[in-house]
Amino acid sequence: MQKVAACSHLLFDQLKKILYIEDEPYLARIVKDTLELRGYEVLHKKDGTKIMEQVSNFAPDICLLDVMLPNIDGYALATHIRNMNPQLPIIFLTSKTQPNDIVKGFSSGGTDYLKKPFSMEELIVRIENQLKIMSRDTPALQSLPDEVRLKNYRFYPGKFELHTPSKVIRLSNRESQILAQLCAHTNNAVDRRALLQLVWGDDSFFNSRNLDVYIRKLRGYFEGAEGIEIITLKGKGYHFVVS
Amino acid sequence: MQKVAACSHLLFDQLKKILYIEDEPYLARIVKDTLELRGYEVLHKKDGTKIMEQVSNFAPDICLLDVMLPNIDGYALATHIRNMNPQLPIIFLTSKTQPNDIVKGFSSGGTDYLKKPFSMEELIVRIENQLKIMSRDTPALQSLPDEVRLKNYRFYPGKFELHTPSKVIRLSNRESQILAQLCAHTNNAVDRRALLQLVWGDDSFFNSRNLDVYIRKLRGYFEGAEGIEIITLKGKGYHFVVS
DNA sequence: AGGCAATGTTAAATAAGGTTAAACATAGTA
DNA sequence: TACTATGTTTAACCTTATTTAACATTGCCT
Repeated sequence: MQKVAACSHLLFDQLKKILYIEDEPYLARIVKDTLELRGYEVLHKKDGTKIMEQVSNFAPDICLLDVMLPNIDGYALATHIRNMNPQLPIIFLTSKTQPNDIVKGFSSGGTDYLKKPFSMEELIVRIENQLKIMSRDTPALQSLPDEVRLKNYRFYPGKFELHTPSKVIRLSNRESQILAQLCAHTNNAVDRRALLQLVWGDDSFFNSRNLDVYIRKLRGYFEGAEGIEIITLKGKGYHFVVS
Repeated sequence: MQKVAACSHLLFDQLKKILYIEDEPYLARIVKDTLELRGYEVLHKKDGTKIMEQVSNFAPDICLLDVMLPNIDGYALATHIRNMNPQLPIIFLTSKTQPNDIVKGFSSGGTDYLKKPFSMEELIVRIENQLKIMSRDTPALQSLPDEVRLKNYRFYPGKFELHTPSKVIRLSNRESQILAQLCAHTNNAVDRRALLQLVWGDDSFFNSRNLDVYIRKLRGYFEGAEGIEIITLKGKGYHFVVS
């Protein structure tokens, strides 16, 4: 049986980004760290001031909102966000558990509502669920250009082709996804967990040497390419050097 | 019917249909009556035998599944339903509240998970939320234009014709449906299961290589067409490249 | 320095899909 | 009624992407 990747049908998507509003620092810390470990990029804020700015600049894939916040409450935030973006998933995290609160949560634009205290497993699974639902029919979110120049190689993400000086290599889906990620972070670190999360969806998928196999293949393709190299950052990820 | 006007989900649509599997008769009674009062059509069953038949005959807009059921459990039911219909919302109703149960719920194809005991308000609001999310992205078959330009080919979905530079190919019904789907997602991934679901409905249609045969035919038609290609995304679907 | 976990390297196993051709179904028609 | 033509499904066999597994290597940490 094969695992269904959470978001892999969006071919070349970036790391998923989470905007997280929570005023309780201790809880916020735990949640943020855990999510980052799982390969998400998390922007945490203690309140909802400048939320619109953050939504448009940070461009999150999903928002987590506490309800009881200083100044503006979570419901009002959701309403604003929903006005600006009709698609963006919003999960409320709150200890307000009365039916009426929940109704308010959904009618203000929330797409899920999670009662405190919650387990991180449940939060993660609900985040992934929302992302899966939302990404089901998002058109052309390709974040890479049609052609990526890598020295005298050319990578065409949309066509699954890698052109070397001497030949054209047809890449498989996985190869292409991974290379796309590397390209998106050229001369920068790519987190290993994030890569796994992105390509395989990560559902309790820790022990496989699968990624290594694909890295090997890509390295094979770039063999003999002066100035192109995939460097291992042990315990961290990879560094795609193009110099 | 009485309070129909008050129910926002009834305004523009048919009665929404709910398939509800629950073996505890008292609870089932209350839930069914309340939902019907709210203007839903509810088909209640005490277990999951013949679930596939019910899904295809009753054609529910959403399923509510208890987890602990005689014979087949709710997770297994969800998996079956999900195989048959990749879109249909499934809400679990259960007293199993361990993180692991929840993970299982979502990974078996659930789209929401509600812990017992729950309030009817919460259930209803979650049902409406799922319906709202689902109605946002309906597959775009009918919205195709009369003429689709694919490089120097032309596809006329309404006329079942594919014009190549040299000749006119009359497409069959199936060929046309599949090509239309591909066109609707040009330069994007099309989910294999969604395609099967769309073209063949679903009826216990798991092992057939039928779609492949049609993909072959379409590939044949585009043979020699520079920049038009149907790429396989193994385990996922197809990617229609037009560049 | 040496133990250990993380990653590299291969090869084999598996599952997903490709390719044909023949069987089947159906509607039109001699 | 049988005959054709056409679209669709089934089936057998082939190819390849992806996963798994087994063993080798690297480099960090005490």
